[in-house]
Amino acid sequence: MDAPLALQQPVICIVGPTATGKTLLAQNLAQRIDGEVISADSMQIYRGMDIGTGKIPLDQRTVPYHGLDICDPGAAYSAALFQDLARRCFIDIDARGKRSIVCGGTGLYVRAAIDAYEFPQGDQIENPVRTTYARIAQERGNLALWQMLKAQDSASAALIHPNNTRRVIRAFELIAEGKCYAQVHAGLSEMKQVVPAVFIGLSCNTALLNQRIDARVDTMIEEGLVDEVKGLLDQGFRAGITAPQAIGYKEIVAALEGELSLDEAIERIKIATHRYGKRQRTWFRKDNRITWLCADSQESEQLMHQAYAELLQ
RNA sequence: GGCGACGUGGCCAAGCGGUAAGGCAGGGGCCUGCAAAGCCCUCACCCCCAGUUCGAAUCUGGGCGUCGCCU
Repeated sequence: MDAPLALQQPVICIVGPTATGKTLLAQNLAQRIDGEVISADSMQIYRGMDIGTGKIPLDQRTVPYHGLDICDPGAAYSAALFQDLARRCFIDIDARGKRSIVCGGTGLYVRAAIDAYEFPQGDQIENPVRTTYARIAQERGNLALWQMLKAQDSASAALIHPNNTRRVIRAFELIAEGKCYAQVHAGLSEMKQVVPAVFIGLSCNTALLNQRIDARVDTMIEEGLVDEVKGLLDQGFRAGITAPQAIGYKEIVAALEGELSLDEAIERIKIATHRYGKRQRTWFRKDNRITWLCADSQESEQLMHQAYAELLQ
């Protein structure tokens, strides 16, 4: 899985925070250079989660898309599965003489697709180890669980904050597979790219971006986000482990259950999205392979020409 | 006009003489199979002025402002 992928043409990755116009740019670019879009978005993966994830509507898609609507919200998905999907797309699209354009805000997914991210084989998201240790954390507390890890694998424990229970549990999962979190982690200091790719990042002034996010959330509500969520609930949405955590969905569920007013829910969606954007900025900022374009003006045409110019260099 | 209450960071809010809790928002950062998740770090000199005091956000006087009630 670590072997470099030989492609005729490098993959183009369009990344950046939410609401900067990645989707439109990707499609415009794909149209112009005979490309296909691979969405690297952990939530657009799910069927039926359309409005709240900002998924491009079916009737507006002018190029082939991959990575959308491939999983039911009640089922589990993971970065490992996405890696596999993306790599297969790259090979297939390239073989047909077309261009792969990765478009997405989920930094982990983009890196899993392009870089040497080694995930153990198999689909074991809801494995028994995870369940067991999650219960221990709940019953005895974060610190107690972390101390258990420290006793078994002090090197890994040293790298993980005691409150970061997710990571602590992951370390136990690796132990169960005969691996060591610290050891895996040590091999990650530099980015090892295994897929030829160029990176375009869309950036936007924070205050402006947050304003844009707020407007976008209001639009989602107008477009029927609440009904979308109601429909999902009828289909067993709650059974999912990832999908129900999506911004815009968990808040509406809370409102439908009477825990919040709709206005409060909307406000929370806006705030959560601002914070999400901040985390995305932090994630992509440190990747110096990215060429950043200013997306303040959201003129997609203009952005595309800039991106195109960048790519020709 | 009278009476009463209040005035602490962007918001909410503790403190009631000993050198500014906490929450939210904001900012910075981490991240190798749940990632739109999870986690860490960070942010004030207390409306203004004059006093009392070794020392005041905390007490006194005045000013300004806000809110409530009354005429």
